[in-house]
Amino acid sequence: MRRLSDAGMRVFAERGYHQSRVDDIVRAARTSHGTFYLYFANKEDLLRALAVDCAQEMEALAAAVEPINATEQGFENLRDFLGRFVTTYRRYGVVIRAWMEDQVSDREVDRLGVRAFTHIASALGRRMEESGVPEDVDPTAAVTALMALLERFSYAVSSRDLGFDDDEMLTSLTRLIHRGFFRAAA
Amino acid sequence: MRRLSDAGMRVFAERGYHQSRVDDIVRAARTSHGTFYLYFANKEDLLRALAVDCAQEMEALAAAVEPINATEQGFENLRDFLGRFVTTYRRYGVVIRAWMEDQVSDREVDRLGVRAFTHIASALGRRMEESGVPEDVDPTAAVTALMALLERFSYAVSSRDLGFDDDEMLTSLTRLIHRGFFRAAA
Amino acid sequence: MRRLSDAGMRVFAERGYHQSRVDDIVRAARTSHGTFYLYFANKEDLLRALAVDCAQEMEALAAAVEPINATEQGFENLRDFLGRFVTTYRRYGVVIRAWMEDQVSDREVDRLGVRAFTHIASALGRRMEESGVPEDVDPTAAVTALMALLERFSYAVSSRDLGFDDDEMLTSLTRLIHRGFFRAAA
Amino acid sequence: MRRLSDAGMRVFAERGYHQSRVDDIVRAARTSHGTFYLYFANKEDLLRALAVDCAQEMEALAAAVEPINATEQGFENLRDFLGRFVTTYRRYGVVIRAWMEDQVSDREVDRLGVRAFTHIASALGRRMEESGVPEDVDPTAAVTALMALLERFSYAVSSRDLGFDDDEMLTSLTRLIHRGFFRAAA
DNA sequence: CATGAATGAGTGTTCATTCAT
DNA sequence: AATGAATGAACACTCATTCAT
Repeated sequence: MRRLSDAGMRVFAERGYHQSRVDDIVRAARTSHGTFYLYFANKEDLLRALAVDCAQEMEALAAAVEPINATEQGFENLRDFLGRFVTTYRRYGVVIRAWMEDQVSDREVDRLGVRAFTHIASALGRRMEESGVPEDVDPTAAVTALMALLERFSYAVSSRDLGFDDDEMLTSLTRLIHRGFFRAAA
Repeated sequence: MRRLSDAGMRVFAERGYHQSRVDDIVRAARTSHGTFYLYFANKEDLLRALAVDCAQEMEALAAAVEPINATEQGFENLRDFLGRFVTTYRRYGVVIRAWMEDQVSDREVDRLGVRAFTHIASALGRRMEESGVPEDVDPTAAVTALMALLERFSYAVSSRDLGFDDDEMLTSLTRLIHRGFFRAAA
Repeated sequence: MRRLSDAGMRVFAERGYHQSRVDDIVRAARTSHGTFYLYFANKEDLLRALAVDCAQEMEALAAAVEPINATEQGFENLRDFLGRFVTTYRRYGVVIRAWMEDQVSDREVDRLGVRAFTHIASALGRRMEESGVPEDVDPTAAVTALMALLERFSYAVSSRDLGFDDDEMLTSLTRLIHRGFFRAAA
Repeated sequence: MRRLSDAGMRVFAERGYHQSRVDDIVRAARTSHGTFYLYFANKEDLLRALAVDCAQEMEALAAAVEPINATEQGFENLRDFLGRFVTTYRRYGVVIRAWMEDQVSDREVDRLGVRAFTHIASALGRRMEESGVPEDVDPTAAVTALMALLERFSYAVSSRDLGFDDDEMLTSLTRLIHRGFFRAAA
């Protein structure tokens, strides 16, 4: 079962959810079709299972957001969060994209995605408020923008081989976000 | 042919590229399957045609980016650009997403997308340089982040019914970007 | 479409509904799978279509039942009816059996079968009343028995190669039924 | 093994032979797939085993048919036989139907069915001869009709919830058959 | 004796594409 | 140019059967 969901993640990541054939997954897991349907009701069910895992990690992430203020510590906290977000995204990218664009008819997958992102959005929103958001920016717009930036930037660095690993990029991203969204009041 | 590509855009937008059936498009255009294949080699070819249009508009957009500096005019120029970008995205969203995530095997579609986005990215990058980017931020990271923000925010406001029309959100977005990416040197 | 439903009837008759593969039908009709699904939503839908035809013929049969009394004419009327019933059964046997035993989840097929048989049963019931049923026999039991005899006898003569064609058997059956169910009061 | 064949009978009765999954049977018997194939070569083999039991009971029934003449005792004998037949049918209906319509490729099942029914048919045939069949009815037709009536009527009362238990129906059926098939000479 | 995870051939169904009219 | 009936390769999913434990 683990072999199958791992294979699923790999194959989904490679070809995208809809382009992935059950046969591909089964072959990647070195099992049979029968085994696949022993553990998952259907292809969508596998995505749902992955979505559950992903949502869990995302919500753990949301719960662990430390205060992000103008201090050095605040910067480090943001950096930590961003690093962990990108790492998680690297693993679960396909799932996240599957729920962002609603490629899947299953409402459950959607629900999980919305919930996970809402958790993160509100955690970040709270930190923004604490740090004092500028009054001339609509808070909804700010959170939307931040989430958009987060999600898409993660995609960009995880799909192309931008050398994200050397932390240079993470630091730059942290600076941009820290300045643009959190130190505004400073 | 125009009827077909219009229908294609509508249907793609509604269901996504891969979920769209040639039959849906043909029915939306009130034509026959035969006619479809008279004008397009296959389904992907229609997407390619739409991608050409989209790339054209995007490159026009890139060419028209006015200086974005700390002045009131710079702010207005950015605001103009963002508004036009979101509007274009609203129309061509599916196409753009089809090339961002490479949902399509056709290399041509990819090429068009990369080129269009590169044009915009470099136009913005040049404006950022002019406005004086902070030295502690990697330029590539900054451009990547800005493009990510742009693309995904546009998606967010065009898919959900965030009342983007009242310009409130556009103004907020402009402020965030102006502050975060362009006024850094100020 | 006619070719397909004819082929369907042949194949169903040969192997039974559930044992018939769409592929068998398609091959028998010398067409392709695609064509099958062009005219029928699925395998069950073909059965439903056949059931509609069958029900129609059965109800026509029911409507045409002439008085069955102790006279020579009554005997002839019964004989006519029985002959026509057996003939119809010969053509539609599979369909009828599919609805008698509810081999099919489709409620519509059931409904058609129940309705058709009810029509015949009540037509015959009415004729039995006219001819004066014996008071010591429950009318429901009589009709049930008659329908049972009709249905199963038809099956017996249509499946095995009992030489039913020489009318000998039809005459015998008519005599038995005339005597047992209709001349009781005489 | 007993648990399995009992479960088989129950499941077959509920869903019909072809619609029954080995898994259903195994679950109903609270055993495992492995155990099933320990006792039966395959699904059909279970049906064959049940058919053996059924054929045995049917032949016992055939052997015990008492004279059916115009006397009160003859009537009672017929009534007894019919009651027992219906009871047996109630238990083994699925098996019987499986062999009547040849739903099963196994020739053995067929053979058992034909033999059992032939036994009953000839026992009844002999009784009919004794009671003096009318000369204008073909004996084969008469026996065929009687068997048809028997089989299908039993099915009707065992599947639908016709209140057969109150013996009313059994009495009516007995009267019809006694009159129609056995008292003809009277 | 018993288990149940694993198998894979087989089946229903979809849909992009073709081509005779 | 336009049509739409026909095609068949491709795919998701099922289930009888096996076999290592």
